Amino acid sequence: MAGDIRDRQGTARTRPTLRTLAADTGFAVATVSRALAKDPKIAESTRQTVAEAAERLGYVPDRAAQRLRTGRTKVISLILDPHQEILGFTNELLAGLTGALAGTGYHLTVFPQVAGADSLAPVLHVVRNNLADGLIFSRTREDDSRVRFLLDRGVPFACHGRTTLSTRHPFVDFDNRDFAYNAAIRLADLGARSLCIILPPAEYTFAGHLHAGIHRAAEERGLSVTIPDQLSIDSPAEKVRAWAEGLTDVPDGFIFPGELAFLAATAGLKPRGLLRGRDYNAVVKVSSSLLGLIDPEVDCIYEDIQEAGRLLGDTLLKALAAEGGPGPEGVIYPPGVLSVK
Amino acid sequence: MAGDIRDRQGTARTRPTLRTLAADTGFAVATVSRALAKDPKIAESTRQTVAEAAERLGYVPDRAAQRLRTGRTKVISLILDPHQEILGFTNELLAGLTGALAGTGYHLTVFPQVAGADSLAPVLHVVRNNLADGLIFSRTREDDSRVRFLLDRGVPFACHGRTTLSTRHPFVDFDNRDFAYNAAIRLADLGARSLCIILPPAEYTFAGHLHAGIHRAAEERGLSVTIPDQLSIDSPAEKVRAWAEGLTDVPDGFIFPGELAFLAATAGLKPRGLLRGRDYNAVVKVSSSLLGLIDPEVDCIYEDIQEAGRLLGDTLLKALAAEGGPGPEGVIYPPGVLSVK
DNA sequence: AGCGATTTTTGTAACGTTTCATTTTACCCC
DNA sequence: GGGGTAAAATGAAACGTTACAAAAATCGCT
Repeated sequence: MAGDIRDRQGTARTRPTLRTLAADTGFAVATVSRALAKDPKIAESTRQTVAEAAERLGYVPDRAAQRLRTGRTKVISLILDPHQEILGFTNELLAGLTGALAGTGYHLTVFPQVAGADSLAPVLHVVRNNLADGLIFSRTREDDSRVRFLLDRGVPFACHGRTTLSTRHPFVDFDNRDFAYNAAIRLADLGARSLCIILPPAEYTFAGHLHAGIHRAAEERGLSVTIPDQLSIDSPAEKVRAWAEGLTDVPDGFIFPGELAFLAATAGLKPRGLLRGRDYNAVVKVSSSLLGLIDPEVDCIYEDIQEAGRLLGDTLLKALAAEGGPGPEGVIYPPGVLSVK
Repeated sequence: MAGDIRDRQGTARTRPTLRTLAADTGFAVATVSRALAKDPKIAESTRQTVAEAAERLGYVPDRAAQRLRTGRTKVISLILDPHQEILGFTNELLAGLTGALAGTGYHLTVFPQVAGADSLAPVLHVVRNNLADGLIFSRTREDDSRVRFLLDRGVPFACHGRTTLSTRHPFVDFDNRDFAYNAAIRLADLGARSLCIILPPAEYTFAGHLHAGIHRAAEERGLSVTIPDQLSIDSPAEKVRAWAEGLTDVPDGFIFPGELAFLAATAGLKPRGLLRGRDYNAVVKVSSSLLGLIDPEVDCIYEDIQEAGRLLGDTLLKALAAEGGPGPEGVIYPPGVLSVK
């Protein structure tokens, strides 16, 4: 019913295949196939004839047949973490990714990372069932079981964030060290002496990068740094707010690697009469123009998630093209300019 | 290498196929196939033997082969609008969708709706290339060309939002009329006399629903309603803010069908010394716990996007199962309870 | 005209599955 | 024991594509 394609008159018409083109042009199926693949061993004139016929008859190759024959799925699979420390993260990432993939013939399928479950599970599923030619995932850990597994199996991938594994592999990462360093310097310039930063959970590699950045600046400028334990950017907003409410020895410089952490902390500090700009300063890593609406004065550094998506797509495509040869370099992208929309 | 196939020797292990199972169990390939499909015409004992062998050898069916043979892709394709009037919309929708699809054997692929382009284009692409068994899309219009096209072709789909077409079709929609009505009543109870609502662009069906809801309440309570033209919830935040800044005869009751509109308007009103709770009241449709952080006092009504995703998935699955028979009813879901996370 | 060397084209065999039409086996009852 | 029937299992043919080996056509040159 659904796949029944009929033309205007209502006569049942089946979609054209290579056989249709072969009949139409008089060439053999094999010739048509190779002509469409732009095989240089096929005469230029033939290629043109075939291309014209394909166009005229509205031929589109059957992915299932190609996939069965070649073993290549022409699919890239994105493992999506429902956990969102960043507002609009998924949307932006997808926009970048689909942009990078447009016109390449690769499709994007999405697999969820179930909340509490093993992060390896969806990767395992995709690989074991041969559901994609390459994978993309985020929230990379220092010693990431997914990276290990995929390297071991020789399956192409690109991850968002770095590992500390010695084997080289494709990744795309925001320069969090640079962010933290510059944020701290800016706070120091504003007169801050004691800094505070909320970090991601320690197992994520970028926790270390943020840590390194802020300490580098602290050393240079002779600042103190406190890092609340029991608290991370993944903590529920309520917990962050409670922490801010109960905070003694309030620091005069905060670094928030995310809008939500900033908002939650502010929600805790404000009722105590503590005001940004007077009692403390803050630098926030943002990935949207949201804060500009709420508090236009707040110091922001922009992480372009859409760019991350684009880079992930490009990097994975390169890895897929490498085919045994040396894969692409990892990419570290710097803070960008926030384009207000 | 990932796709290392060396079946001649028998030494290099390739992934098991039906043939492997047939050889292992002693049954014919056809029998194994039907046993795995739980065909009751196959003896119970045989089914067990085959199932055991499949389990033991780690057999997983080849999707490409199934798809080629049956014509069914076992794929659902989501047309994703990069436009995000709602924060976290994509993430929530995907969470709901993947949840509904989990365990059904259906995969989810994502196709972008390029910003300015014809909204029919991606749908056309999916259908013409037979890339999915069913489609899901949002931002449904009163007279939606996608709905028309898919109905005409008999391709299963579920859309987020209703049309005004007479033909019955599957959809999932938030009860925006109910939202607007209750929001207006609540404002009236707080003493508001003149209401103002920012609507979506007129071509979207839910613009009419919001309109109907607020006017119903206005009639009951004898309130005035103004609707800014030249302005919609899709307008850039900057434009909304400018509008709020220049607003004369400031209404005493606002209805915002989205967090961003509220924040942008507030950003325009606050500098004028106009305060919510004193000079005006507001009811906001939210789909996250964001506002609770920024302004815990603000009156919110919750639209659960994840629930929408779940319902869209379920509805489409029903439509796919209907197979010629009458498809599922449309679903209108009410405002929900915001679970703070 | 004939021979070898290219250049083009082609037949055929898969890839792994499902399904139709048959064949084989098991069972029942006189 | 045999005829008939229901149950169970099977062989073969697709689905649309690519790739291999081999055939056919074309060409240059003696």
